[in-house]
Formats: sequence, C-alpha cells, structure tokens
Amino acid sequence: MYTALLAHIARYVALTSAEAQLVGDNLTLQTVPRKAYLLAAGQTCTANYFVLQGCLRMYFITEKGAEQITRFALENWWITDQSSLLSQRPSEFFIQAVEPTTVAVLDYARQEELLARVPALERYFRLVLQRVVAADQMRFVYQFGLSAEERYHHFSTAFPGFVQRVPQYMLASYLGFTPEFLSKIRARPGGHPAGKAGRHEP
Amino acid sequence: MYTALLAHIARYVALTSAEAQLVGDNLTLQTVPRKAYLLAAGQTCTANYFVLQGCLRMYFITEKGAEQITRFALENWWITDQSSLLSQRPSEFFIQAVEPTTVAVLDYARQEELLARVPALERYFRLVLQRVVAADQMRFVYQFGLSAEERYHHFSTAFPGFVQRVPQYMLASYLGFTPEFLSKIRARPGGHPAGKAGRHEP
DNA sequence: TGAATTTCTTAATCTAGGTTAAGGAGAACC
DNA sequence: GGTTCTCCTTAACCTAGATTAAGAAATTCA
Repeated sequence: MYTALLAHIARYVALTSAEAQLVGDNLTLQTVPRKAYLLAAGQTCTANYFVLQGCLRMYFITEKGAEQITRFALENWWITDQSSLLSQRPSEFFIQAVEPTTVAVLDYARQEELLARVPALERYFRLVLQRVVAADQMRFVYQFGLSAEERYHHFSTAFPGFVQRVPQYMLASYLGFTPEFLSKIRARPGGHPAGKAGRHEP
Repeated sequence: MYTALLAHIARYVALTSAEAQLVGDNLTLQTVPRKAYLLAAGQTCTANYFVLQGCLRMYFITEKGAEQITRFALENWWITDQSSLLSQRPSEFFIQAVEPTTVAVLDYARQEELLARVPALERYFRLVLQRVVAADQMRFVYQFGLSAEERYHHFSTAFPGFVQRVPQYMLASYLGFTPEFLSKIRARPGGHPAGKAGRHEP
C-alpha cells in the first residue's frame, strides 16, 4: 500500500517491521482527481502529503490576481504548507493536483505522536527537510542568478521529462515569467532543442 | 559559553545536563571580524553556524558579476550551505560577517555523531528546519507577490530595527533590486516613514 | 464525434526597474 | 587632519519582460 513511502524512508533510516506497521497505521490514502485541491488559501493546513503517484502544484495568488506557482511535487516528494502547519493559521497557498494523483496523508496531529513512538522518523524528516532547504537554496540561485530565458533553458535541459509533463503556462509561472514570454523564447532559434535524456524531476 | 544556544534548544526540546554538556563539547567558539568569511565559493562547506552575537550574510555572485544576498543570520539563527554540506561538493556561496560576529560552530562530521548520542537533537533540528522552510516559503510570497517598492515597504515596516543595522545596498540586494532603485523609492513621498516600533529580525 | 474548454502563439505597445555616470558625505585609517 | 574607502543619492537613458488582444491548436468529456 505505502511501499513507495516505506522504500523512501528506508533510503534514510532503518525501521523495524513493527515500526513500519505503525507508520502505515498512521497514514491514510487519498486519491485526488485532476484539478482537485488538497489545500486552499484560507484553510488551515492539517497534513503533510507524500506523492505516491501523480503531480501536485503549490501556488498562491499575487496582488495582481495572477497564480504564482512556488513548487511542484512529483512521486516521492513531500509537500505541505509548513508555515500554516506550524502556526495553525490560515494558509495563503493552494495545493492542487495537476494530474490524477494518489497521496499518503500524514495528519499533523498524528505526526507528532507517531514521531514520539518512532524516533527514527525524527531523523528521516530532518534529513528530508535538509534536502528541501538545499533545493530551495539552489532554486534561489537560478531565480536570481539567471535571466528568464536562461532559467528556461537551464530548467528544460535539467528536467526535460518534467517540461513535457505540465502545461507550459505552469512552467512559466514556476520560473517567474508569463506564458507569452515563454512562447517568445521558444520561437527564438535554439529555443526548444528536441532533447531526450535527462532527469525527470525538478 | 553557549548559553544562548542551549536556551534556544530548550525552547524546542529538553536536554539532561549530561546531554547539554555533550553539546558544548562538540561545539567550537569562533569570532569573525567584520568582512571575514566563514565560507567562500569554491570551498566545501564543513559546518553549521549558530550566531551568538552579530550578523552574517550569505550571498552568491550572479552571471553578471553582482552579489546576490540570499539570507541574513542574526542572533539565534543557524546558517549554512545545506547543499554543499549534504553533497560535500564546492559551494556557490559566501558566508560573511556584516559586523563583528561570534558563532558556535557545529562541525558536520561531529554533528552526525552528536545527534546519534543525543537523539533529542534530531527533533530540535527537525523543528528548526521546518521553521527555515516556512520562512523561505513566506519569503517567496513576498518576492513574487509584491513589486520592488512594496517589498521594501513591507520589509521595513516588519523589521525596522534590522533595516538600520545593515548597509542599504545589502538590503536592496536581499530584496532583489539595485541600490539606485532603493534610493529612488526612499526619495518618493512616504518613502521612508520614520518608524520606531516593530520586530528586529527578518 | 463534435462542442466546450484549455492551452499556446504572435505581435504591438508599455513600464518597472536596470544601467551608467557623477558627485557628495560619512567613517575609518595613517 | 587630511586622505582613502565605503556608502548613498540623483538623473538621463535603456531594456527585459509585462500587458493586451486576437486567434489557432489541442484536450477533454458528454
């Protein structure tokens, strides 16, 4: 049922089978149809989501009313609004399925209890969070260190599979520019080389 | 010696005095003169730094050769290049003292050993990292949801003390625009209301 | 399968913020 | 107590990318 998640945990820490059982007991499985929401702005975030299958996006609405995507979550990624989760105050974010998606839901209230019983998970989440911070840091370097066009080229070279998996206007939003500008870039010579290899995940 | 750090830990988890002793034994104290570096691009990051007194900035050099500040660390903040630390590969970042600064240094090699002996610290760092992710998330909202001028006003209203603590060109870099543009904003009517109250930390 | 909805493209026009250049003023240094 | 750095300001000009407005392709789903 949660084999992908248990395998992910095993990459970082070793659990006894009793502990693995306990993990499973504290999760729920949820299928999310395309365009359905796991979280909407105004709601208080209640859980941590692990993507078993599919793709989620997290976004907020800017002052001008535009959707600004802050991150995607693909298979084997955790996603949540840490800010709302910690403060237990209403979120500014939406978490929505880009394609039909299956997630393991770890309810925040049960999480603390579970971590108390399975201390190895404290370590697991610490390591996962370190990686999230590291990824956000590098994201920052690309966002501020490169021009919009360079960002697009860098990203589509690094994750060619992913680029084909989401609508381009979402990619444009994630990279911090408009879909019109993305079209312009792609129309330029060398705009979208028909690459094949490369990683699939951002 | 490390009372500020032990107090910070105590805000999240309880340590026995033997454990607190062990923490102290695995730290070193370092004083960093103004403009000195704890990390420079090209070096592999070897430690996690906790600011006891002073102010650090983390930045990288963009393609155009400009310094782009990614974060500051004031008293009671941890700072490191998670990316370089995890991969043990050369960093892209500089970590430099903005003012004479004292830090507690937790060497990465010793950190893993220490956490194995004091499991409560796994929880401590997990909680600290959750807060870092939450802060980065909100940072993103301000960065992409507001115009440059709104960013400046929001930031200087939220952290008036901090604005007076660092040179303005650093503030401009952190907020993602040029010092010239910051001057332009401040010259506008209502550009820099002489506020007094408010938080000191970003 | 065909209408409705989403997504993508093109092109003209516009603007927030960057760039360049120069001067001024405070702080540190000798 | 002057000279050298650092930092801040102003102003003219410039550009990357936004906005607006159509229309053209794809998808989706009934």
